[in-house]
Amino acid sequence: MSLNFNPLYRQVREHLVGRMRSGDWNAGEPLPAEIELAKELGVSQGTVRKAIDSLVTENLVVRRQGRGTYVATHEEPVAQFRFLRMRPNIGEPVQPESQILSVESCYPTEGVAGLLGVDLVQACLLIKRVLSFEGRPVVLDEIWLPPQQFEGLTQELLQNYKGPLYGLFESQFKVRMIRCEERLTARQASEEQARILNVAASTALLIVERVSFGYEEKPMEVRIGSCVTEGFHYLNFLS
Amino acid sequence: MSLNFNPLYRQVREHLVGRMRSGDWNAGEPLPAEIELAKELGVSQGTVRKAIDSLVTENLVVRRQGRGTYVATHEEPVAQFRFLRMRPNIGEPVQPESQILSVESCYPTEGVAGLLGVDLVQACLLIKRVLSFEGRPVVLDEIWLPPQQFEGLTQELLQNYKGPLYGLFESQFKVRMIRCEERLTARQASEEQARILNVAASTALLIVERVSFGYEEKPMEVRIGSCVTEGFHYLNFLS
DNA sequence: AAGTGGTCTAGACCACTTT
DNA sequence: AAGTGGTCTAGACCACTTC
Repeated sequence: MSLNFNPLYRQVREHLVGRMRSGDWNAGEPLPAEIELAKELGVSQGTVRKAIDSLVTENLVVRRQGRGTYVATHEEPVAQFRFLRMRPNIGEPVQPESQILSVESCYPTEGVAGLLGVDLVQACLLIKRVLSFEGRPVVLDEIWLPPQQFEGLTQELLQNYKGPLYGLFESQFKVRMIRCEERLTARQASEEQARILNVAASTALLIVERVSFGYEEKPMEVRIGSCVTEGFHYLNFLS
Repeated sequence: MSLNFNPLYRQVREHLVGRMRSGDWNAGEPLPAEIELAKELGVSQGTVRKAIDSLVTENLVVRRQGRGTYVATHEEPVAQFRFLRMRPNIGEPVQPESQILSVESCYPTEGVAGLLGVDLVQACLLIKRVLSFEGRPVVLDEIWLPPQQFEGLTQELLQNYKGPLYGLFESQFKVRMIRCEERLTARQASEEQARILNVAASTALLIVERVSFGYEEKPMEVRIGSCVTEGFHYLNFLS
């Protein structure tokens, strides 16, 4: 009969996730040693290992042999391209430069409100920016954020921060992005988009609509990217 | 000093992959029980389990509790949407109908030859088809195949086969696709594409360039899909 | 009842990093 | 040398499927 049989290692996993959520261990900080956790929780080291294994495959933590297990962060080099999939057609992946166009408080469109799970009458933060690869504008982003979690976010803060936005979110606002859903379509550039991206008005753009999640099931960001795909592409691996 | 230290479980893994490649166990067939394999290879069951774990995460095999471990196949329902990412904007994922437009022997373009790793002077198989979702044409595919592995592939065979192409490839030609690299761009529809897909001539299309691999490192297929994204999108999960 | 994968334990030893 | 994660073993028992 036994429904809801929950294996020990999964309970341990949930326990560890809870402590990361609650701030016991922040991004970049080490977890206690496996043997310590095992003693503390009254289980074997193997069970703790299996729990941590699953956290590793979900990119919640990183193992470093001989040193320890650390809460994953978007700042470390290996994570730089985790959510950034635009690549030049030839040559190595390159880090883009970000130019913030505007930061405003703004009522969401119906579509955005639905995706973000907020009311239409609740103003959201709207960031507009351009990502440039080697001086060439490639991505025009509209980034919508729920205002509660991101109080104090200013244009200066954004413009002065180097590195991926999610690094800023996790260090300044305790919002760690874990996973995203992206919907990709193609659409002709509007006149404004064409001007900003420096392409002809009718150019076909790749539209990337992203909804991002933290530890919770509630969306924490909606991002609409309009991408030039002359000389660049969106790279995806299937398995 | 010990470089190239290769753990036992990885050796076991390679052994198992080799036996799948060589046809010892074909798609859909069961592997010997873990305990059997352990005895046979002179290792513990735990080591076999760890090897099989990695095969499971790579979708090479499927575990079924109480029954056994089976070589994964593209025929099983769970695999239907593994490599097919186009979804209707509203409602559930749907299986497309495939209409074969042509099957010809054809010299590859420079780009395709490079991706497939074949000579420009070697004729390849070129399949053109349309995928329709609920009667509406959405994807126009150009599928390039190296001719050696696909002798005997005809339009009749393709048209009569229901289900994903990769199911046919694995059952008829012993070619199992394991992983793909996709490069996505946006481009205006050509007149011919617009006619076939029943859209206006200047419509922006989502272009999906896919290179597929089997057990070997050699590409086994190049596929160029031109997708209508009015009412449909390409779905991707990042983590 | 028998056979399969799934969980859990305890302990040994190895590889790597830091002190 | 001490501490960490990484590998490997042997054995017990549980959950699920088939006979």
